[in-house]
Amino acid sequence: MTAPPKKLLPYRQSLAGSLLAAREAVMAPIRPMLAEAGVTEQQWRVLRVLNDSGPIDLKTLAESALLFGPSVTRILKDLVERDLVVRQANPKDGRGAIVSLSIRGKALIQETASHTARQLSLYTRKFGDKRLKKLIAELKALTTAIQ
Amino acid sequence: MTAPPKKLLPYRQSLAGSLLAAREAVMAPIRPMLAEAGVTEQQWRVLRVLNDSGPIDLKTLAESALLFGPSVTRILKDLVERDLVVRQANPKDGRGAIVSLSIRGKALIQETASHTARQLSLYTRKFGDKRLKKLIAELKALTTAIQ
DNA sequence: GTCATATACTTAACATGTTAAATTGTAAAG
DNA sequence: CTTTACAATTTAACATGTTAAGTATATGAC
Repeated sequence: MTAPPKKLLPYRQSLAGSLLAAREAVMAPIRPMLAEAGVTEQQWRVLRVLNDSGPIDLKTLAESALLFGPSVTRILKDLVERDLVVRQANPKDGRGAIVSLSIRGKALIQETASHTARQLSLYTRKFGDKRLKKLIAELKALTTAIQ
Repeated sequence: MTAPPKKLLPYRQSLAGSLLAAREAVMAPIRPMLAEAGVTEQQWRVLRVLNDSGPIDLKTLAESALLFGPSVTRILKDLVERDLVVRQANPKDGRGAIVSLSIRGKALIQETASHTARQLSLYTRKFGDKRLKKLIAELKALTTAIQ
């Protein structure tokens, strides 16, 4: 005799599946915009976080952008080479570094944000402004609750 | 004179950022369970979809599991080698294949699901059963609305 | 039938993610 | 001071994701 089969939800109705599907749907129209700006999704996340925070150390940056340390290292190498990000020694800690947006990086953010903002306003039109804000609040609440 | 700066939300409060953060929080405790079962997150998605659907062609599988075709090819090669999945020619179409879970694959699903189910019930305890169902419904509604 | 076009993958090439180990510097204890 | 433990990256090695090109088969027009 075997254990009774667990009744798994169909994947797309599961919590993880719903989150992934929603994210894909949201990002699908945005990725081409990022490609046009010459940045990958992860590079965009890094730039966004730098835009939010100002000069910041790499560990905090990695956590905020939901990336691993080695990914941040690689991404920053590229962004610094392209003069989108400025890297300085951390005066408080000889091991670490502080990075921030360059003028060009700020310009890229503003230019690209003007495109993504249009897409976001399309989402609010299709789904409802309040409803979307509520959904985001619930996502945040879930994230906090289960951590 | 420059264009007025767009007011971008902090990344973690953005729609894409909230979705990614929530997904990470949800998956964090589950990934070790999958690792113990010897499957990656993507392999697990494939197995889940096969469990949902029964025998299925690769294109439908890829779409359902939110994976690219080449990823599915590689993942299936591994799962078939490990006897978790059975691959057959598609009788209706000489180009394609049909895959389905093997006995071992079904057993792995059941065994692993019994662990992940425990984690999910923890989530429902922490966040509320109705509230979580509602959130999933809203995610699905968003996905549908913006596609 | 045969040609053109489309479909279902697969292969290959490269970017990125992920984990573990190495490097460099800090900090606290003795 | 020096030793020890720890912290902030970086490097290296490998898995996986992603795009583009290739292969084989199907489908429809003629």
